[in-house]
Amino acid sequence: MTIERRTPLSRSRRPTIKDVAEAAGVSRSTVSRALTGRGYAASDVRERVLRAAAELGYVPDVMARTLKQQVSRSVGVLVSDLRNPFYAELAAGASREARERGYTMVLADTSLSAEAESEAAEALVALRVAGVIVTPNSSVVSTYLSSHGIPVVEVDRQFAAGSTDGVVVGNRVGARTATAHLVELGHRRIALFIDETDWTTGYERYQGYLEALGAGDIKVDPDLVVSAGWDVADSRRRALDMLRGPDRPTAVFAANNVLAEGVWRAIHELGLRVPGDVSLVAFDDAPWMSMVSPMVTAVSQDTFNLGATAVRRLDERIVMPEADSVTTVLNVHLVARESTAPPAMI
Amino acid sequence: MTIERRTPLSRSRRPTIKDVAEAAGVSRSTVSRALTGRGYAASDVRERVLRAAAELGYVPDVMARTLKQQVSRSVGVLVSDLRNPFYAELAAGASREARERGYTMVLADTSLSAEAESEAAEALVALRVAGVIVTPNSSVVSTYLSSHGIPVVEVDRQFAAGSTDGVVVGNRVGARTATAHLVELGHRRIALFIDETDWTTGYERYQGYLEALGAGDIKVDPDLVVSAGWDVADSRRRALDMLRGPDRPTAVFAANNVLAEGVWRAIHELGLRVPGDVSLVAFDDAPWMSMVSPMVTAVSQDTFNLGATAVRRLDERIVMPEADSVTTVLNVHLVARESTAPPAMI
DNA sequence: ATCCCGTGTGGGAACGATGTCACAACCCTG
DNA sequence: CAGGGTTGTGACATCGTTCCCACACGGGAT
Repeated sequence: MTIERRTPLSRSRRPTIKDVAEAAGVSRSTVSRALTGRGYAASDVRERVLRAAAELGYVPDVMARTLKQQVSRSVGVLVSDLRNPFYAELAAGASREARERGYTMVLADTSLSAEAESEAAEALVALRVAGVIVTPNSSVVSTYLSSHGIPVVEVDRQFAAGSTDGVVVGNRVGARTATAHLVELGHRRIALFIDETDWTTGYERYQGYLEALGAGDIKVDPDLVVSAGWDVADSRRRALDMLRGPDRPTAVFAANNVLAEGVWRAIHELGLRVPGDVSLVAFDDAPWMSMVSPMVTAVSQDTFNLGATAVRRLDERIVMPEADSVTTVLNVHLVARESTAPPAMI
Repeated sequence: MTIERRTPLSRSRRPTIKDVAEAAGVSRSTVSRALTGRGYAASDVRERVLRAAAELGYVPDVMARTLKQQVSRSVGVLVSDLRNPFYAELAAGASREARERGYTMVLADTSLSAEAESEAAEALVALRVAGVIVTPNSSVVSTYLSSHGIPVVEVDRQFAAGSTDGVVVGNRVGARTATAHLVELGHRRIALFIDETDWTTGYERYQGYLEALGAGDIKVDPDLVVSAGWDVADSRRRALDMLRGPDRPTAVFAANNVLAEGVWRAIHELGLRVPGDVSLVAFDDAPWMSMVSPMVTAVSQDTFNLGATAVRRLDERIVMPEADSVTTVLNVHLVARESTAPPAMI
C-alpha cells in the first residue's frame, strides 16, 4: 500500500542541471558538455547523463541560458488584428517558420491601438527578444526597437524603409492589374475604397489605381475615391452612400478584405446584382470571397508566405546584423472570378 | 558639424541597472527599490533615479527578474490552426486578456501535428511560463505540463477534466438545439458531419444530435453520421458522396465551421438549392456564414470570449494553485438564418 | 547617556546554466 | 620514462535583478 504523494516533486522544485549531475554522478560541467555536445564527454558518460536527464524530466531553463549567453531564441510578432484573416494567416506563417528555425514566438495583437503597440514593444525589449516582426501603424515601434538594438522586419507596410528590413507585396502592380482588369471590361466609373493613401501600402495601391486609369485615358473623379475607416461597418456605410447616389459607379475596387466585406454587404442590402449592376474587385483574397455567389474577383497575396518570409528575413538579419537592409517584394496575382463583367449598357 | 555615430551606444550594450545606479549616483539596490516601488526610497532620490532611467532608455530585463523571482509573467497558448477563424479569434481573445492582466503571450500553432504540439510544450517548459492554454488533441500535453508543475487550462476540448481547468461551450445543448431546429421544421433524414465522436467536444455534439433525434422519435441512421476528417477537402468529398446518393438527407448538421465549409462547397458543386433541396446548420458561426446567400443558420459561440475566459481562469489558477479544478461552460445560441426550411414534399 | 525606532542606503548573496580555468588521471607512442 | 593527447574534475566567474541583512542617522523615550 503506497501513500499518495499530494504534491509531486516537480511542483516543489523543478530539476536543475545540478540534480542531473548528482543523479548521473558527474559534475555540472560534464552534464552541460554532454547535453549540449560542446566539449569532451565520453560516450558512456554521455549515455548516463542523458538517461538521468530523461528520468528526472529535466528541461534546461531558457532564461538562465539566455542570461548567460546573451543570445535569445525568441522572436516577437506584433499584428494589428488577429480576427482579420489576413493577420491570422500572417501569424500562422510566422509561427511555422519560427518553429522550424527553433524560435519561440511571442505574439501580441495590438488591436489597432497605438498605446497597445508601444506597450507590447516595451514588453519585447524587456524580454530581450532576438528580433521583432511588426505590421506597423507608424514608425515609432520600428524606431524604438532599433534604438534598443533589436532587429525589426516590417511586414505588409513599411515606415522605416532603408533603415529596417521589410517584406511587402507588389501593391502597386496588384492594384494596377485589378483596376486595369475593370478598365479592359469597359468600366469608366471605377470607385476606389481604400483605408488611407499616406502610408506605403495605401499609397502604392492608390498609385496603381491611378496608373491604370491613366493608361485607359480615364479622368480621376475624386468623389469615387473613398478613404473609409478600418472596420466593416464604416466601409458598409460609405458604400451605401455611394451606391445609393445618382451617379453610381459601375465597378468598385476595394483595397483590402475588410473594405471589400463592407462593400459586399452594402451591395446586398441595396439589392444590387453583381456583376450586372456593379462589378467588384478586392485586394487580398479572403476565404469568403470564393464561397459567396457570385465569387469575388480578387488580387491574391500569399499571406502565409508573407509571415514565413518575414521570419526568414529576420533570422538572416539576426545572423548578419550589419548587412544592408533589404525589402522583399512578393508577387501577387489576380484571381478572376464571377464578380466582374462589362458594365451594363445605359 | 557633427559626426554620425555608426552604432548607437545601445547596440554595443543595453543599459543595466548598474548604469542607472551610476548615472543617478546611488546603489543598485536603491534603483531597484525606486523603480519597483517596493521598499524605501526618498522622493528626491526616486525622482533622480526615474530621470536617469528614462534618459538611458533603461528597460528591466525580464529574464534576470524572472530568474530571481522564480515567477514568470508569460503564458503559453497552443492552438491547432491559426488559419481557422475559430482559433484565430480564440487567440485574439486570449491576447487581449493577457495584455490587460500584464502577461505576455507565447503562441504556437501546432498545425494539427502531435509532434509539433509536444515540441511546443517542451519549449514552454523551458521558458518556465506561468501557465498554458491549450486546445488539446490528446491528454499528453496537459499531463506533461502538469507534471512539470505548470498550470494548464484546456479550451474547447477537454481531456484531463478533473485534474485541470477547462473552458468549453455548451456543446450538447448547442447540438441538440441545432438538430431540434431541423426536427421542428419537419426533417426526418438529418445527416451529421462531425470530426470525431470520441473526444469531449465531438462526443457531446454527437450526444446532442442523438438526443434531439430521440425526442423527435427519429431512428438514427448510421449511414447519415459521417466522421469526416479535419480539412475542407475531405469534408467536401464525403458530402459529395452522400448528397449524390439515392437516399439523400433533407438536412445536414455540420459540427464545426470547417466541415460546414466542405458541405457548403459540395452542395454548390452539385447545384443543389439551399434550403429548397437541403437545409444546413453549422456549429460555430464563421464570418462567411453571414455573407453567403442564403446565409447559414449556425450555433454561435463567443469564441473571442472563450479565449479571454481561459486567460482569466489561468490567472486565477496561478494565484491559487491548490484550488479545485473548474470547468467553465459558456453559453451558445442558435442564429436562425436562411439555410433552414421545411423539407420539400416528396 | 542609553536604548529603541523609523527611515533610508549600501553590500553581498542568490537565482540557473554555462564557460573557463588549472589540474589530475589516464592512455599510447617513441 | 618522457612527452603528448584524451578525458574528466571542481572552483570560480558571469549575466541582471532582487532579497536580506547590516548599518547609519536622528529624534524621542527611558
